[in-house]
Amino acid sequence: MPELPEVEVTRRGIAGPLAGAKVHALRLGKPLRWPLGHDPARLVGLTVGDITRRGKYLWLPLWRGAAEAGGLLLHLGMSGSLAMLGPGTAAAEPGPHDHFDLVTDRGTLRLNDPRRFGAVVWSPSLGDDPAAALLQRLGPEPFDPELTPQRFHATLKARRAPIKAVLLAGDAVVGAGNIYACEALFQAGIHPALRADRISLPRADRLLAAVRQTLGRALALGGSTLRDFTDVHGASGAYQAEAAVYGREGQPCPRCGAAVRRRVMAQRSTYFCGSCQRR
DNA sequence: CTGGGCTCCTGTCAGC
DNA sequence: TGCTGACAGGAGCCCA
Repeated sequence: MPELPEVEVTRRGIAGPLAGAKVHALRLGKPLRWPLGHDPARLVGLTVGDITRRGKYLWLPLWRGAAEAGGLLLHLGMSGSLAMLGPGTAAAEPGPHDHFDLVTDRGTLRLNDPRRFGAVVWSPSLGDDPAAALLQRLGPEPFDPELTPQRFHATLKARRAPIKAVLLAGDAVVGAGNIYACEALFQAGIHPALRADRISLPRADRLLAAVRQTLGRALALGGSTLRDFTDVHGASGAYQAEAAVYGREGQPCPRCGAAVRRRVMAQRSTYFCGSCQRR
């Protein structure tokens, strides 16, 4: 479900309400992707710090007084979403897909994740495992000014896989999942099956700009809601209505009118215009 | 090392 | 109506 825009929308929704919140309890439902790796009781009394994002991961630092005691690394997987409940009203009973509650004096942070590909993992710090090991493999953030077209192009030059697969792998730039990878490739006029190392510097420049434009636009629209993504207040995203190709097999390409095609690449449905997007 | 395929899990929807 | 298969926003892991 959630790609970078959805995760960032989520972060912005919870960061304010949770800043300085004191942990009262932690409740776990069914197992998620990995075990928490810590005794939930040991989190009681800790204070939530400044929530940050890296790729599609969220980091909730937890402080004991003036010292960072560790934190929780969260991933929403394919079907996860976070909601803030209360604190005025008593938090509703967790439903069958509510697998994590962080109960604080400012309300309850609740993770709903039907498919349970998401994760909540304790880590002593961002620099220690398991967080460090998980974040280590991530490429640069899309809006990092140090990610220049030259650097982006150099990463692509080292990869022989199709550009669509390389975007999904996230080592040239993080944040684009299946929707935004399709959309960015369309906007850049690049065929998804083109080998990454065959992309020229000018085209890499255009692709990086397209990734940034696509992610930025989606963020401004509150993300995409295909079936069930909502922000922490339950509001849907609006980007999906602007998608040029994603989910639009058979419909006319907005640029040339040819039918949008769908093809499975890297185990994912890939939507593209066969005449606008060149190899 | 790389690329490609598999896998985790549940829900929904189209088609028969 | 009920069953079956395809498919869904991710990404770590394993193998060739």
